[in-house]
Amino acid sequence: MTQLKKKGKTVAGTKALKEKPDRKDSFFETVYDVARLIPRGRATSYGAIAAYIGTKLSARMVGWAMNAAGSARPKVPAHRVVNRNGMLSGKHHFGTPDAMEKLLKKEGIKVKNDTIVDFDKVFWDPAVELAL
DNA sequence: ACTTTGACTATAA
DNA sequence: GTTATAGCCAAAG
Repeated sequence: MTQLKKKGKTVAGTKALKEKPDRKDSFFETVYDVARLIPRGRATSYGAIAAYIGTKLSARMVGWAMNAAGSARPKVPAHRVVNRNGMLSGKHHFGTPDAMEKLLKKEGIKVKNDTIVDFDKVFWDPAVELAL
């Protein structure tokens, strides 16, 4: 750290390169991180994640982030994230509407009528499980 | 820079 | 039980 590696090269005004525009500084990465922490066979709500990251006043942002999750790497288990009612609100955002439901069932989560059965049992709260 | 939207949630009727 | 409305914050158009 002796010097600034920030385009500190010569040439006055050679800012042509703007490095990579997308970095994990985004609030999305935080959401992805929590989403990946969801254990198999469990599910959580947007509000729970939002509360964990501190934006509990905006569970919507979690959904927004998930929207980009489709492009996130590694893949984010968005299928384990549902709304407060346990309803698969985002199933339509998967490649196919059945993908989310199928994944949940495969993990042992019962899904009926696009809603997780015994959601309170499979509910996984990062603020509690992670007990930060 | 402003407007619209969006995979939510809570409260009210 | 559902439907309507408001609050919320951040990103995309």
